[in-house]
Amino acid sequence: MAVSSESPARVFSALADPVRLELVTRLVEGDATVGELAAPYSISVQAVSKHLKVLEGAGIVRRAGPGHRAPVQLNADVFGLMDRWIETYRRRCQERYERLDDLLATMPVELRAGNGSVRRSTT
Amino acid sequence: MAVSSESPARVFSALADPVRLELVTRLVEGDATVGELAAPYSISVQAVSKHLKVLEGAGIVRRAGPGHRAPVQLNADVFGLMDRWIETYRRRCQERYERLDDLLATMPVELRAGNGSVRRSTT
DNA sequence: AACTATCACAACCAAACGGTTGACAATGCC
DNA sequence: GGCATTGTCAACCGTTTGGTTGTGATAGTT
Repeated sequence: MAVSSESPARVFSALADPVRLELVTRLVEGDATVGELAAPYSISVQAVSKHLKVLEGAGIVRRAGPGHRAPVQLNADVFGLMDRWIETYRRRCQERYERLDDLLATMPVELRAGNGSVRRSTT
Repeated sequence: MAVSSESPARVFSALADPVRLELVTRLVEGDATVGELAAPYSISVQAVSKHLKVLEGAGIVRRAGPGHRAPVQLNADVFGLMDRWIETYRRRCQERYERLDDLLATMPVELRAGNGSVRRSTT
C-alpha cells in the first residue's frame, strides 16, 4: 500500500483543475487508456498526459500494469486519506462551537457581544 | 444557510495553496482578524487579504460581522460538503471493485488477463 | 522487417498566480 | 477635528501553469 507522496496541499492542487477533476470522475467508472481519457476533450493527448502526470504525482492515479499503453487506474486510497483529513477539521470546528456554546451559557448577557469568537482569552 | 458558490474545483483550487491551507488550519482554532492571520507569516498583509478573498470566493470563509475590521470566520459547512463529495467518489470506487470481483468469479480462468478494468463491455 | 498507432518528452507561448509597493478608505482614539 | 491603525484596491513583476507543436520511443499488425 502506502501512497507515494500525498500531502493535502498536493492532492488539493492536483484536483484544483477542472479537467483533472473530470478525468478523476471518468476514472471512477473504470480504468481507461490515455487515448480514451483524452477523447471527450478538445485538448491534445499530450495535454491529458501532462494532467495524468500531475494526478500520478499526487498519488491519485497510477498505471494498471507495465508497458507503454497500460491503462490508467484510480487509487482509491486517496479518498480515504482526504476523508480522514477533512473529518479531522470538521470535528475540530464542531468541538470549538460546542466549547463556545458552553462559554456563552456561563456568561452574563451583557458580555455576549456579537462576537462569535473565543480569541484573546489569555493574552 | 446555503454556501455561496462552492463548486468542487473551486474549493480544491482555494485549498491548493499552502498558505491558504495554513490560514484555514489557523481559523479552525477560532476567528481572527486579517492582521492576526498575517502576523505569523513573512508575507505582507495585502497578500493575506488576497488569499482570504480566494477562500471567501470558494465559500470556505466569511466575515463574522459588518465593518471594516470584522474578524474572519471559518464556514464549517464546506467540510460537510467536501465530505459528502469525496464519500460519493469513494463509494462508487468500491462498488466498482465489488462488481469486478463478481465478474472475475464467474469467468473462466483463461480470460482473466492482467486487465483490471471493465471497459468496453457493451460498445 | 516495415508500418501504424499510441504515448511521452522537449521547447515554446500566453494567461493566471503569488507576491510586492503605493495610495486610499474605514474605524478607533486623543 | 486630527491622527494612527487596519484593511482593501490598483498597478506592476517574476514564476508557474495549461496549452500548443514537433520529435522520438514503444508496442501491436501485416
